[in-house]
Amino acid sequence: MDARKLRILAAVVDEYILTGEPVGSKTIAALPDIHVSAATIRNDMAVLEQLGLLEQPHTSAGRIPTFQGYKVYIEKCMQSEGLSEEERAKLDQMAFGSDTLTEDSLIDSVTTALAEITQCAAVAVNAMPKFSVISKVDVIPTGKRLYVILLITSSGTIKNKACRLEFDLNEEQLAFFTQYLTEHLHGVSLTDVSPEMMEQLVTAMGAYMVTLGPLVQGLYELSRDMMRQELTVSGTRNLLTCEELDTQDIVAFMEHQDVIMPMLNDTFSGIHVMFSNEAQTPQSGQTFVIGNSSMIVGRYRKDGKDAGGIGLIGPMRLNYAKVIPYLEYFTEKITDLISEKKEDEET
Amino acid sequence: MDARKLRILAAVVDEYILTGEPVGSKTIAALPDIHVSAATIRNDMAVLEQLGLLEQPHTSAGRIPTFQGYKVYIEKCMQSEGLSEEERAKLDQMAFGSDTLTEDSLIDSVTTALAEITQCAAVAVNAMPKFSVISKVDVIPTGKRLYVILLITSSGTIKNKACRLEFDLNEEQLAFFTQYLTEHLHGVSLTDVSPEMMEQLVTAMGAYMVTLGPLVQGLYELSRDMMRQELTVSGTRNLLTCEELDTQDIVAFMEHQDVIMPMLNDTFSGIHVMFSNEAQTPQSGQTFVIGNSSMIVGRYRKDGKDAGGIGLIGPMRLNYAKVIPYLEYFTEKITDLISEKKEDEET
DNA sequence: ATTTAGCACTCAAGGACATAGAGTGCTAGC
DNA sequence: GCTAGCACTCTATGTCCTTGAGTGCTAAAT
Repeated sequence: MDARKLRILAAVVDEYILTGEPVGSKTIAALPDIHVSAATIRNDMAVLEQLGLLEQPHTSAGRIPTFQGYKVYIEKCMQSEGLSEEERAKLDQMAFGSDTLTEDSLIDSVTTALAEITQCAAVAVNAMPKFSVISKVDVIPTGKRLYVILLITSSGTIKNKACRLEFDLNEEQLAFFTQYLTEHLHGVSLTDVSPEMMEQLVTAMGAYMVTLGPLVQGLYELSRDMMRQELTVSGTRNLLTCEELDTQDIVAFMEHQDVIMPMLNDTFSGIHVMFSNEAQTPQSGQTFVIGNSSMIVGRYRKDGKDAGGIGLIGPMRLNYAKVIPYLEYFTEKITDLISEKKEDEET
Repeated sequence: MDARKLRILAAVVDEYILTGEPVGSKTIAALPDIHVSAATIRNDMAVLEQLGLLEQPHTSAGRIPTFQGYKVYIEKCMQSEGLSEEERAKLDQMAFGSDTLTEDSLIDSVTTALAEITQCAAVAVNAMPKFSVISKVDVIPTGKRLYVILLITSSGTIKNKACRLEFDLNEEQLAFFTQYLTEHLHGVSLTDVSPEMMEQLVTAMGAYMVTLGPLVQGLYELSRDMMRQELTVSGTRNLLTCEELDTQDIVAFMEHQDVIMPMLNDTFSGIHVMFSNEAQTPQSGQTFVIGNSSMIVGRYRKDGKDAGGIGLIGPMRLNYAKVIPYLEYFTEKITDLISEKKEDEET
């Protein structure tokens, strides 16, 4: 593969990303660093087409990159512009504002910022909840026979659920029950919270058994709820305002978290770009794809262990040279922030 | 206004809602309960057009209803089909499932069900948070110098916020602080939580002052956050898949909660239907409208007092005869469920 | 005084056709 | 191996024409 051909591929992709129109030989010949004629470029483009990197919408049109063309472009041609100090500062300001003390709110904040900056949709999924450990259980009365169960895990996730009992508990009973739960559940992994375990809790408590059934049941449901990986989504609107993506596709795709999550999870370290042709088929058999879209996935770690993935979904015609460094920067920064020695907050 | 003209108006609206095509005189003449010729209907339609109830997209097309036409239809012609037992059962099953014990989750559940059934977008806003009273304050350590403030109001809303302190508190300090907060804030209205009040809290605590600053600050922010009316939205996707609404309009509109909330709030009792022509202009001066859309708003009450609004946003071409009863049913049901004697849960 | 049948009229939608222009592939010469 | 030149292709655009649904008006019928 010729150096000039690579240069031409890069030029086509750059130009196409910029304008969205098929790129002709003349346009490329006009570039300052191209010193060959349009005819030569035509010959090279014909070769690139045979290699499957470019294609023509029709005979009398310019060329546009194929999936494969983008791939090669990203791997070989694109010079990923590093981030300037100002850019870093801007990103920091957008993503790491006031409310980023818990892991969840941090991820929330980053996806929002990423979606905003890139004008794409940003998605994220936390790999950790499965391994979380209960760090606090509380039961709080909030109305007539109405109690709120509060569960906090080691990762800082907080959830609650309301339960209605048949009878009201007096303060003493409540304190005892809460204490009892704390003793038996503090430090327990969410994966270990099973119906059997709950059963044991109930029987061990004897007298209270009947009364507290709904609470224990609620607690179990809450723990299951917390184990479930949750998809954080931001900026779907950006996709909808994007001309080259089909609204129906977007709606259908975004409705199916079960399609998106594996795409985030199945990536390993580093940044990974995939296009709509590589869409995966979920269990149901039906495929959900956004035509002409691309998805860029990166992963962050916590204390060295893989901890979650962040993805950007946008048109295939995307400024990869800018967007990939953004994603890289954020995954690194998140890794820093959530890893054990959290001392170095933003200045 | 002739009875026959009203019948013709109704027929045009019904037919148009059904097919989306302009309705011609012949179509109406073919209806079983119409016993006049197409020519007669043409004459009547010409009159209805002069009254501003119908219009023609172009000379050689049938008629479609105007905004005013829909208004008259809804007020005078439409026979609102009451709900059958089965329908009620279906609605109940969809909206009042497991997690409807708190007001917030109830509203959530209802908007989701409403959006699903009507294939519209459903929005809701709770009028009450402004009047809520603090019923529980808690401070929970969740990491190194990391604390979560938990606030629960009388209406059952639960929110939390993480804060980082300069130093760690020991158990005694924490217990004292929590106790102190509970004493001073339990039963206090959110509107009364002011910076001055926080100031007083801090100074009154003397020694702890410096250390606890961020917590008190966080508490204040949290209380402000809880006071803010929140818009519950469900089913925006339904609008996006709707052919006759413009995607860009929808995106722009849904982004501006400050436009939607007043539309919900400014309705008084009963059901109110408005069309895109009546869109309100927000402060900014720019108008956000979804062309060809209509919004149906109903309000629910709590213990006799107005407590919030639920709205449906959909195409103007909407089956009002079905949808309005749905909304009525849900507002009534919510009113029942959240009002003081909550004894009568779903069977 | 209504209602109806008949008819001329209007206008959007869609098909057929011509034109312009961008871009190509190929060939012959540098 | 590169380039100029040229014939060729194909879309996008514009014009013209036809078709058909639906109307408004008029004159006759009830």
